[in-house]
Amino acid sequence: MYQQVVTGKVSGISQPPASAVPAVARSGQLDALVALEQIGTRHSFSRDEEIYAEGDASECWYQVVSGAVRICKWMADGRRHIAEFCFAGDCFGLPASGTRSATAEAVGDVVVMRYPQRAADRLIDETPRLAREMYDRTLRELTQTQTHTLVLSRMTAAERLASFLLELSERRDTPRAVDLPMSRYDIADYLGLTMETVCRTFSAFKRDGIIALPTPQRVELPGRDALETMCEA
Amino acid sequence: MYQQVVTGKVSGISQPPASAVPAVARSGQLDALVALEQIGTRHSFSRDEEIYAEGDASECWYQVVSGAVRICKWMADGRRHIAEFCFAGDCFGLPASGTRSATAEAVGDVVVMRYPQRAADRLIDETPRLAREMYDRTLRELTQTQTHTLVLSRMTAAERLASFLLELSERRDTPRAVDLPMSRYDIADYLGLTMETVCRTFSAFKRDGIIALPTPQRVELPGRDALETMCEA
DNA sequence: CGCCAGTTTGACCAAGATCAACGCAAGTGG
DNA sequence: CCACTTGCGTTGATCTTGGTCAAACTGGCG
Repeated sequence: MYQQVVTGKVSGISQPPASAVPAVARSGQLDALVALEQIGTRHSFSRDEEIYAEGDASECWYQVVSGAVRICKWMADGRRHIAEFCFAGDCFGLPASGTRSATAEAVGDVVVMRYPQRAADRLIDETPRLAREMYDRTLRELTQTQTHTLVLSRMTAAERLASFLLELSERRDTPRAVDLPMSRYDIADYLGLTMETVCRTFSAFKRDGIIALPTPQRVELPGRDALETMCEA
Repeated sequence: MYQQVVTGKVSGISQPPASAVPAVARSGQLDALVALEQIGTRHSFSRDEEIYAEGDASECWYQVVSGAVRICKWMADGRRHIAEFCFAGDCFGLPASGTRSATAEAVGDVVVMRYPQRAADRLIDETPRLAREMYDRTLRELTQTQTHTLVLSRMTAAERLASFLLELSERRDTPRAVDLPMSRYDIADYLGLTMETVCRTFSAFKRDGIIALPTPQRVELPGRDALETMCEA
């Protein structure tokens, strides 16, 4: 059912651009990370292109340089769920087993670094600080995913959308407004709702003056406090 | 709101019993794990006792020896979500940050090993194979949690319960029947349903001959195939 | 025997899904 | 340059699943 599809305009081996460095430098482990970056290759994907598919062999993992990636799963009858959106600096496709447990797709145009599994593993095994960094990242992501299960299992549509807007606002460090690179459909599949409910809830927030929508992809947050109150866990 | 509560009949430092060893021996890293076990202490908790609370400082992590533990989160108005059930061999409370992001409670009577953070960290840092083992465990758990987000966001009540029964049956390696140490309420809060819906769905499965319920806590699975068909992802 | 906690069942209700139409802006081609 | 298409996004009407409220059942235990 899932076949490997060769995708992306591969631009060959190269150093990552300056914009990729901050996420990495933050950890203060430059020596190890320079080594890591030397084994990585830079790749571009365009809107809706598949980066890897559920069921593929996991031979490498990725870090987003620019753009956004969605990690999704399908059910046999076509129902889709988006487990996660990844933005600049986020890693994805770390292999829990030999096979991909989900599909990764470009939300818009995207640039990623790709690290071959074997070489990265070797580097990780001989660099305790890198091992620790990867471990900590994964633990943080686990915590985040567990928080998302609370959203999905117990929050109303309004609370889910509020928590989504705040999550994006915090992750991208833009407290007054949020840009939505993904479609209403993507948001719905991330929040366990339908596109229509997402729209209606956006409209309700707008009516109540909690948000403004200059364009469908730009959300201003005059009523940030209201959103925060709404989804106090 | 969440205060540290001293809980559990602490039985003092001791070696783990034989029943704790298999989970650990499986990884084939006996040297490192023996060292790990030497820094652990054994503790017992009784039904519904709190092991740690959301907001506590994370100073240690745990591994279940026997019994079951639930990891849960509350919303301000009392809505509860169970992120995870842990059984013999499972680790919990690995610290993604300095503070607990969820509460851990004993489902029934439970025995756990507790590992102080500092000592375990030191051991992990100087034992690459142990570091790798912890990292791999965490990645597997992340994958499992992401699968759970699919269940919560896109599956019907029947599909959720089917996936739950199969998950337990596989984790505990009992293909023909499942024991439920937790209440209907716990199951509901894990599956994002109400207790009543869980009951009704059990009853529907029973009516259809998919399961038998000799007692409310024991489920026999004559119709395992039907359950599998039901939640084909 | 009666109580209690957990479970089951029933009647009714509501949040969100479904189905359908409409709006709107960005192409596209004549 | 303007009709036409196309792909999202928005809104409305209706329906369904699962939630809510309430009562009855069951097994263990003082």
